[in-house]
Amino acid sequence: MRIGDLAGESGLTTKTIRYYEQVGLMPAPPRTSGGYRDYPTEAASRLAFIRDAQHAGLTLAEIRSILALRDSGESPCSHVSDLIDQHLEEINQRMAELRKTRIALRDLAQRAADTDPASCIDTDICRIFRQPR
Amino acid sequence: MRIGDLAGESGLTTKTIRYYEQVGLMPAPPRTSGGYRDYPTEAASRLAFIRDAQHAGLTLAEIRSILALRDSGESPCSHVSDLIDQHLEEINQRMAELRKTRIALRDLAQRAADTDPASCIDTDICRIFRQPR
DNA sequence: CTTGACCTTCCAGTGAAGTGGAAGGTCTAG
DNA sequence: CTAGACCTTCCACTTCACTGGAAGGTCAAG
Repeated sequence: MRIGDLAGESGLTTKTIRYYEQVGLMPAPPRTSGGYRDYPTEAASRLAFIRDAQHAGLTLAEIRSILALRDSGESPCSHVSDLIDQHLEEINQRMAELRKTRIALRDLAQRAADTDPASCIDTDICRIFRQPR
Repeated sequence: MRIGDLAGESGLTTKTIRYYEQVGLMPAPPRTSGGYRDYPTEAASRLAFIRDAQHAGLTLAEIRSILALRDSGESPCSHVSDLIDQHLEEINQRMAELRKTRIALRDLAQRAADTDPASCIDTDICRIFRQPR
């Protein structure tokens, strides 16, 4: 299978597939006599795995670590579990931050609605953003 | 006030303050005879404004647009309101995405816990991530 | 007069995940 | 035989908000 076919099948671009090879996510495939990459069918499922794991919020570096483990013959299950737990933790933190920011923004929106534009001029740039501190 | 004093007061580095000048967030201050930047006291409140707005989730580009409006003598109030509303919308979207991802991850964690590691070997890399599709 | 803290400019790099383009090689259909 | 669709490598660029470092200038204290 040539890189264009694999790209079509996986929904990625040929650029991205070569990039994945460059950064160690995909093994270098054999070449045809003309120098073209010649992918085995498993390549598609490896790309699907990368897509799925990425969709679950893992970075390419983490996916690489899972694939490296798997490629060395080890079962990456517990490693995967750890990464998943870690990402859940990160998501919870990120959501808590967003909730805080949202509250701050709603407060600002209220202040903006209540502020007479004329009173803004000549104050410290824009009083809407001033935090009581 | 020299740049180091301003940095100490604002909690930023001198590098960052020069960067803000370079990208148009801070006006170029007058110089001393020796070529040092000599900041007026208002500089500190402008930096505080930048910090607060950034903390509210605005990008430096957006903050620049507010400051440019303000510097031109216009009241940026309605512009600020628009930006705030826009950011609230973005945050809501981002949180919805995170909730989806969190559900997906919890599902994966469950599957990982239920999966016999031995059954992982020789399947399509790691079945935990396979999406039913 | 020298040391050292502070300042100046300019250039380059970070991380994440690719994207764009140039210059050239290969293969298939008409 | 040639057009054009596809492939190759290599290098640079993207966004965002800085950060690091080199080479050199300024200023106050000892």
